[in-house]
Amino acid sequence: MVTQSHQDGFCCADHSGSANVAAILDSAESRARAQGARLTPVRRRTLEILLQSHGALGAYEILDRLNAEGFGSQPPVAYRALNFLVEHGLAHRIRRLNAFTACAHPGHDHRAAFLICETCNSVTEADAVAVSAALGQAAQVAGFQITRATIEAVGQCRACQVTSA
Amino acid sequence: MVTQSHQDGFCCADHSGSANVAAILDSAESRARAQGARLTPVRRRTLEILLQSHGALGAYEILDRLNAEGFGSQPPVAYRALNFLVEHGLAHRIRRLNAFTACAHPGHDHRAAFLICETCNSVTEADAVAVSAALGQAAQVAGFQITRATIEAVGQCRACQVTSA
DNA sequence: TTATCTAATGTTATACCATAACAGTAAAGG
DNA sequence: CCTTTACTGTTATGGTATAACATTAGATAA
Ligand SMILES: [Zn+2]
Ligand SMILES: [Zn+2]
Ligand SMILES: [Zn+2]
Ligand SMILES: [Zn+2]
Repeated sequence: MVTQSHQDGFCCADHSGSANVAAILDSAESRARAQGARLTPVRRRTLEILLQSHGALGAYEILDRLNAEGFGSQPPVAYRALNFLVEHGLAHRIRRLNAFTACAHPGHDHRAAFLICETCNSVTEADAVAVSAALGQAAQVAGFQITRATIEAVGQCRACQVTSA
Repeated sequence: MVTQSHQDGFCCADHSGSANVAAILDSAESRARAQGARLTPVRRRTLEILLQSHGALGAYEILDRLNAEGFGSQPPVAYRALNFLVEHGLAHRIRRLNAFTACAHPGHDHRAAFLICETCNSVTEADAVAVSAALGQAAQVAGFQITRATIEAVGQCRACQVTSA
């Protein structure tokens, strides 16, 4: 399981309130429709679960919650919803944690890096435009053409540094 | 399984020859001893397998080869050897592939990014000093202190771009 | 509307990745 | 030597992910 204690104001300043969650869901739905995609009940609920959770959740953890609410009980139910969200820029996959997190800036074309606190397990989405540019440079030296990248850092979030200082 | 066809001169310029492999193994052994670590037969052979392979190998793939040569047959045999190599800077874990690759610059303290070709499955280790610096900057904005990072890009290697052009 | 087509959901089954726990063995140090 | 520690091997289990197929719901068009 991917657990974490919540360091308030750290990991989720922009999607913590329930009003915000509803607004994000609605605008996600509009954007999805605009691209000819459907934010169906399982998908919408999956996104909502991610938005309400502080940090990243594993697929099976999400599956449990979905199933408890009457959705299917088997892994593909969760994986399909999660893959949909990732493909539509509504969530990100955190490879180091084998987990998923809601996108902090849905609808914006962006490069993200993820900052994973090994003390409180929070996951912060940081802007990675500069990182991405540097990576593109490094790839170019090797003649490599990048399609997409995974940038994840492990360490300590601000709150946890203070605590252990 | 993690397969890949070999694009000569691309992924493994510096550890392709068998003479080089032997030399790398020996110097790895010296360095290990110097730190009070032992490059035992399984570990040495595991590193050799990684060095000879072009690209990344999964733990079970390595396990098969080790077992075929008289080493143990169970997963921990491979995982322990691989973890040793990673901890001693002789190999890297490629998270996107759930696989491992020999370090291209063992013994040098370095930041690496991995360029994964989705056509030929080759994995190239690129210098990521600048990328790392940019990531450190991005983290600093969030007050995050990085311990270690995973930087992996997926796309097309030089050889495969030419092929498909 | 109703027939048809397509996308989405749900299931079973299976494959793949990784580690805990413990027993036996080999190496290092007194 | 004998003790201690590190390493190897095993069994057993847990966690992650997808293939394949049946069913249902939505969209499309006659
Ligand atoms: Zn995002
Ligand atoms: Zn923290
Ligand atoms: Zn390296
Ligand atoms: Zn290639």
